[in-house]
Amino acid sequence: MISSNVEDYLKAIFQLSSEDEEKKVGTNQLAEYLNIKPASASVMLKKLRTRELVSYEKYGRIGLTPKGWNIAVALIRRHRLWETFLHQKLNFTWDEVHELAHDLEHIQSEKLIRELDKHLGYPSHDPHGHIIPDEKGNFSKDERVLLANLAQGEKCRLVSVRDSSAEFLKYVTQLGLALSTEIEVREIRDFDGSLLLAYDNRMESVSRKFAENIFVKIL
Amino acid sequence: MISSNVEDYLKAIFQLSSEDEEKKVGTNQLAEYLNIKPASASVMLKKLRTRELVSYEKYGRIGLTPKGWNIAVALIRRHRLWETFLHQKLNFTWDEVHELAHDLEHIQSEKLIRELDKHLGYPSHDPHGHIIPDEKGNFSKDERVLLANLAQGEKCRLVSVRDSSAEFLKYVTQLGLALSTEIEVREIRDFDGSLLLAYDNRMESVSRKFAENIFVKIL
DNA sequence: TATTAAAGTTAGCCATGTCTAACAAATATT
DNA sequence: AATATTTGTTAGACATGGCTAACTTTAATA
Repeated sequence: MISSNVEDYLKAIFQLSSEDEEKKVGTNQLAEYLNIKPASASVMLKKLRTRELVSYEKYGRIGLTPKGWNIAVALIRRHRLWETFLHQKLNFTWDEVHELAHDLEHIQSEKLIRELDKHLGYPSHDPHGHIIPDEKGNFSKDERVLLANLAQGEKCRLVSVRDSSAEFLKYVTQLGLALSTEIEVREIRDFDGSLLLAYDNRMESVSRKFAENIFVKIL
Repeated sequence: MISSNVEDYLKAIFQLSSEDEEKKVGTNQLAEYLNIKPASASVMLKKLRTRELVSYEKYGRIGLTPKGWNIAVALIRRHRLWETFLHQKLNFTWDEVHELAHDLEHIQSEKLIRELDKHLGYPSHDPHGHIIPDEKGNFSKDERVLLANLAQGEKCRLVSVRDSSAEFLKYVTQLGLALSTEIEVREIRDFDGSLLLAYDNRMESVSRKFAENIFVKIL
């Protein structure tokens, strides 16, 4: 009924609109996110609207209908459970799980996901620190904040990452950072916004862009 | 590169040609197996030949090239490992695993399959008693025989089933039969070829067609 | 062998979803 | 406000893979 292609669109819209709460999600961002051309996205959006999965008017902002929202959240749940499975049971590192989970998440079977959840011991977070929605699509928003938003001197704990790409995660790992690492912001340079971080007996300097992709909990 | 559709074709050809060793695999059987029309199969076969995955001439018998064969066996391996996973780790019954495994088998990742194999403890057979090919595509043909080919009075052990459909497996289960059940053929009726079986302190009569879908090892 | 039946093929159509090129609308900038 | 730039849309083409209808081979049988 719902192709994995359509699922991808819905999930992408979900992700993009939860990233910049206020900002409008446009055809361009969507296209870039899905690695297609804006024209293709435009065509598809019209179809998704007809199917009552997305709500938007020509040239307007793109949003999900409740129907589309449910599908997107179910997808996120599956994605995160598979990531957890790959990490926990099959020895995958956190930078290897994303792409595979992207394929696995399209397999539609209530029972499969329910049993997988059980097999994993009902995990609350995936290997990147993201909350796993429950069967009904509920998931509490944790009060986390971007590392980039901390002030000099503040201490925090790394709770999740915003970018799940292998490139970014490899970099994070290389810096010796992982979920629950405790970090202190020693310095913020006005010049380029870069941050000097102290953690685990080491000091590293990271770019603003880097800090904008790390979620932390202030201690 | 290779769509899951093409994979399905290759696997189907593999299955059909290993079933009736001698008999020619035709467009019709293939189409029926894949739930499509012969015309569609015909068109597809031409494309598969161009890609050097199947070998056949117009109106001739359909076979796999070495390239096609490798893909098919890899698929069988994945399918059977997933079935085993669903059964062993996620509490699926043997009649529930086939369809889901059919979706899962298309996910392409060497590492995924290698780790899954490890996670399952390198199983040799799937829940239906079928041998799981190894990474190189080797798999010994076990000297099993159809229950329908036994003579009156012979004893055997159920080793695998030929039909993996939910309908058939539910029927088998309902009869109290399972892998490794020991069975004696008490009687064969000339009239309709049906068999009277004795096993586990019970006697049941089964049709010839039923017996043609059960593989046993003669004791 | 001639005819009929079964199996296989081709042509032309549809649906999905992508692309490029050309155009339209909405923002920004002067 | 007028123009320029960015953003979004439509039209028309292409690739994949299915379908029906009509036709051709091959196989079966009278």
